[in-house]
Amino acid sequence: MDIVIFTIVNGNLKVLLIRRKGPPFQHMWAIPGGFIRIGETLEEAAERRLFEETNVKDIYLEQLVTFGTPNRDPRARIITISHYALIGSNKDIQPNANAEDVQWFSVHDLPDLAFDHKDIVECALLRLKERLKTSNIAFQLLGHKFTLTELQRVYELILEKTLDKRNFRKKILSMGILMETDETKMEGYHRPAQLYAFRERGRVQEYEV
Amino acid sequence: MDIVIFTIVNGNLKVLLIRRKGPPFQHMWAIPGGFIRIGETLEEAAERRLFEETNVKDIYLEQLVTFGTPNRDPRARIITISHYALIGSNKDIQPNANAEDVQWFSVHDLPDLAFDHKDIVECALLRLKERLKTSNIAFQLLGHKFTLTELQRVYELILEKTLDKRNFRKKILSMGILMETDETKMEGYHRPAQLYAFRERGRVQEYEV
DNA sequence: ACAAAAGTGTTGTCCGTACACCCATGT
DNA sequence: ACATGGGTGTACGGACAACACTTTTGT
Repeated sequence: MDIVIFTIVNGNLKVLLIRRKGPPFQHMWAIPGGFIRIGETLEEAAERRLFEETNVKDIYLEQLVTFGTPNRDPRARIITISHYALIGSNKDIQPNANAEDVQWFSVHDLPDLAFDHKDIVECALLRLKERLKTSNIAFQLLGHKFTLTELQRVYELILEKTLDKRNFRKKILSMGILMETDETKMEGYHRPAQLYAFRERGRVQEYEV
Repeated sequence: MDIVIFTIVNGNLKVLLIRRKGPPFQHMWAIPGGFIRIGETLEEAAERRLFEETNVKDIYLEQLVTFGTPNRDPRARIITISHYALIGSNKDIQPNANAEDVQWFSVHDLPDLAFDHKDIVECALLRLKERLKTSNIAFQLLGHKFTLTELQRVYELILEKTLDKRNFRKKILSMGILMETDETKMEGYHRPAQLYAFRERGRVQEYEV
């Protein structure tokens, strides 16, 4: 099982990579993964691995695709069930291991990856784009309170295009899942931004049928 | 690996089921499946199994989801990569085995299924509905030539709702992937229907991004 | 006063939906 | 002539896209 872990740092969409200590693909970067234990569901295995690597729990996690080309691992026939996870910017992520071996990389500026992990990351990005259209999943990348501009940046980062501010706000507010808080956020020498929060904390909803 | 095989028979959406000969779930119905061989890709394994069961090749096949709850198989920890396949009504399907043990069932009138196969079939149906909106996948369930009414029935069967004839035709024809043939199809005592065919034979296309 | 991002409405276009009648055929 | 499904066009409404100026703040 492998996981593509996304988060947003400094306005960039990042993926967590681990440098491999041993062969095959020694010293190359790879997404976190591992074997599923006998008593675990697939989801539990992914959650466990996610926690080991980032120390966070209760994160949005979704199964992606299963990759199983016979020679994807030179050692043996290994089939991997890929997942992706979204970590909100409110979470304090402290990679457990040595900082040299675990790092966040901008998703559009990745190093060469071990195995077929490049394909897995691309697949995760594609899924993320799809989900953005039919769910409110993007909110999972933010904290409990956020400005509408921050939310818009998340959409723009994932879709890789700029959006119109007025249209974006109209659409998001018309979904009726946000409420204004009485707080504002001051950043730089300009008008402070209104902070918003979920009406229902953190529920992921699908739209359309 | 397991496969949900769909086809349309007598205007009903059908799924191929096999009656289990041995335990566990002896005598219950199950979707076709089997173990992936060492040299095979996941897709090849599914294609092989599909051919063994139905004698057809070059069929639309897509990976679905991987199920791996620890106790889904009482014998051992077995993880299954589920797939679904669409068989066109032009294909002559001759189940290889004894007809008593391999049968088509209407998808909305299934018997109790072994393992978690009910979930897998539901998952396949859901995926089919999604794909119907964003691709021309439905055409895979028809032959090379078909009437627009036949195509509409496919959509209606999968979406479980009736569609407006005029709107449906407008939409399908505006996709520009069909062409009229010079043949018509006579069925019953009424005006014959125009037969259509693909411009590009059988390509599955995705729409939107 | 100015720089910088926050915030706010209107208009046109396109797509999906609703809806009713004539056509070609075999009996 | 009639029963049956094949085939066709128009009008409305909602969603999305394009577009520019005022507001609030710190310097």
